[in-house]
Amino acid sequence: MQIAPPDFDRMFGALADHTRRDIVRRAIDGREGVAELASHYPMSFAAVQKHVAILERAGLVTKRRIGRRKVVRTNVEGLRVARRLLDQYEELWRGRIDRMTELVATTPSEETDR
Amino acid sequence: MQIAPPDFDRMFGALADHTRRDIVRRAIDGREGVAELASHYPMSFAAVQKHVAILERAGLVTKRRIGRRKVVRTNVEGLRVARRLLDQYEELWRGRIDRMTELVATTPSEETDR
DNA sequence: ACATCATACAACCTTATGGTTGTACCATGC
DNA sequence: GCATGGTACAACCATAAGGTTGTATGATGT
Repeated sequence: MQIAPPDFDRMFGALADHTRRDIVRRAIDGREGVAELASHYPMSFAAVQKHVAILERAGLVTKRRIGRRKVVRTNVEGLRVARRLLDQYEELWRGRIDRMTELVATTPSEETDR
Repeated sequence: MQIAPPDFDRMFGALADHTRRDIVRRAIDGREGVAELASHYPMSFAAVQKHVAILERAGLVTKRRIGRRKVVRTNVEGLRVARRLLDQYEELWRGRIDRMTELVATTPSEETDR
């Protein structure tokens, strides 16, 4: 068995909901169970449980049994995977800027096509 | 008029689609119009145009008229806004780790409750 | 063993999303 | 002025997403 390749559709999809982002934030401390998380939101327990499941499938949180609760903890590595993709876009952008300035630097007046 | 506050639902929602992420990547060079972008994907022009509109409303690309085309360009600042949110989660996580190690450092054996 | 707390999951409803086709709107070149 | 290239948008369709209630499973404390 292998570790799953990052599923960016799921990752960003999971982050595209205010409630889920708030769960990610709260679960950083990794001390609340699903019911405790649910108490913060104006929706049913089942709805919050679904949100947690979505975050879990996206690799953004993990659940661990403690006593009769299941404690939800944010998976920082998952967040980093998402961040790295954004970083890659930024790198591509820098690369383009570099090529542009290089073009400007090598083109002007005499030194064309060195 | 004010600049709009970041709408993370829209931002991450826009990034939660493979085609749109690919458009973001392609539009970094900022040289293709909507029709040219559309030619890369196995779907109708209208579908791609919708994707571009979604990216635009999310603040991830801008459109600029050049001749009869409208050239699509990735808005790097938009990407940075999304990235910063992920960074904030990471900071919160570090803060928690710091508090934990501090707790471990001040608690052990004799020096309890100094 | 049993009542109970915490979680999981199925069935259902409503609205959003991603795709389609068709039509209307602007610039450009002749 | 008019054909055309490029874009925008409306109407529609199928499926996914976010919510609900209800029921089933699992671990704890007495």
